[in-house]
Amino acid sequence: MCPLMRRQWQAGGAIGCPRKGWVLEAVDILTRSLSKAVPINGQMLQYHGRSDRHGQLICWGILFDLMLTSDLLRWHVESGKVVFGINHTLRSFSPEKKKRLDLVLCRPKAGAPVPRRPQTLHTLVDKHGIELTPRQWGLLQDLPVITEGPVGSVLVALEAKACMTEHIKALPRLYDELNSSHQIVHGHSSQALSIGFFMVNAAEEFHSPTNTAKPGPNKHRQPHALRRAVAQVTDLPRRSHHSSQGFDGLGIVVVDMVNDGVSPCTLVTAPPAPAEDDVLHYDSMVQRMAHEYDTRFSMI
DNA sequence: ATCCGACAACTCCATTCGCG
DNA sequence: CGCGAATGGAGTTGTCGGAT
Repeated sequence: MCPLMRRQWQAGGAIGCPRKGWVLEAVDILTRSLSKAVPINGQMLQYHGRSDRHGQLICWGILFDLMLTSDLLRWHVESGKVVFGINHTLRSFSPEKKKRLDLVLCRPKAGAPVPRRPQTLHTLVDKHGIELTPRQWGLLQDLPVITEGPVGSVLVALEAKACMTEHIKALPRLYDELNSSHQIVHGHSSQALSIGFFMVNAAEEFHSPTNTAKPGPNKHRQPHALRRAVAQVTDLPRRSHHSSQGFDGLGIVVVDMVNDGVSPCTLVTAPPAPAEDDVLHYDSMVQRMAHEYDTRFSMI
C-alpha cells in the first residue's frame, strides 16, 4: 500500500484519534519532540531561544507532511529532481538583500559539489531528537529518500518563527523578519513558493534559559499577549495571484509550554488559534502548499 | 485641565548559536 | 575561531484612563 493510502486508511480507521479529521503529522511531532528535554549548551532543556532546534523540528515536520500530501513531490524526489537545503542563504535580485532560510526545496545545482555527508529526512530524526510514533516511522520508511543537496533554483522556501515568551516586546521584530522573508524569496524568484510558519505560546508562564537576571519564570498576561501575537502574524500580506506580494502559505500553531523541563508541550486549539477551516490553520497551509506545488511545478 | 501611574509599543544590544 | 543571524531582556518613549 502506498504511504498516502495507508495514512488515509489509518487516520480514518484510528480509534480514539485525538482530533477529528486529523491526517497531518507535523504538529503532533513538534509538540511531542518539544516535550522531551535534550542537551543544549550543557543543560537538559526543552526549548532554548538561541538554538535553532525548534525551527528545524517545524521544518522537518512540514517537509514530511508535504511529501505525504503531494504525489508530484514524491515523484520528483524519487527521480532526483528535487533536494533540500538547510539554513540556505538566499540572495534576492530585488530588493538586493540576503537572508538565511530555515529550509528550501530546490532543484539540485548542476555541477556543484554535493555536501560531504548529506543529511536526509531520516538522518535528521536523530540529529534533532525528533520523536516519532511507530506509525510515523512506518510512513517515513515508505517515503522516497529526500537528501540535502547543492541548492539550485528554489521551488519552496520555508521560514519558521517562534514566540514563546515576552510576546509584546517581540512583535515589531517578528513582523519585520517574517515580512522580509517573502520579499526576499520572491525577489529571488517569483515562481518560488514562500511559506511562513508561526508557533506561539499560550502558557501563563515560561522558564526562559536566557533570562538569568530575575529568578523564577517569566509571567505572561494571557490571553492578551497571545491574541496580539496572532493578530500581528495574521496581518502579514498573503499572495493571491502571481504578481502580488506576500506569503503563498502561512500557518499559525498555538502551543502551551512552560519549559520547566518536565511539563509536556501541548497543542492549543481554542481561539485565537486558527479554527480547522481557517486558511491559517496548519492543515490548510499544507493542503495549499501541496496544491500550489502540484500546479506550478508539474513541468520541471 | 492637568497630573500620575500603569502598561503598551518600540529600540537597542548582549548573548548564544550554527556555519564556513 | 570568527562571523552573521536570531532571540529576548533592558531600557526608553508613547498612550490612555482615572483621580483630583
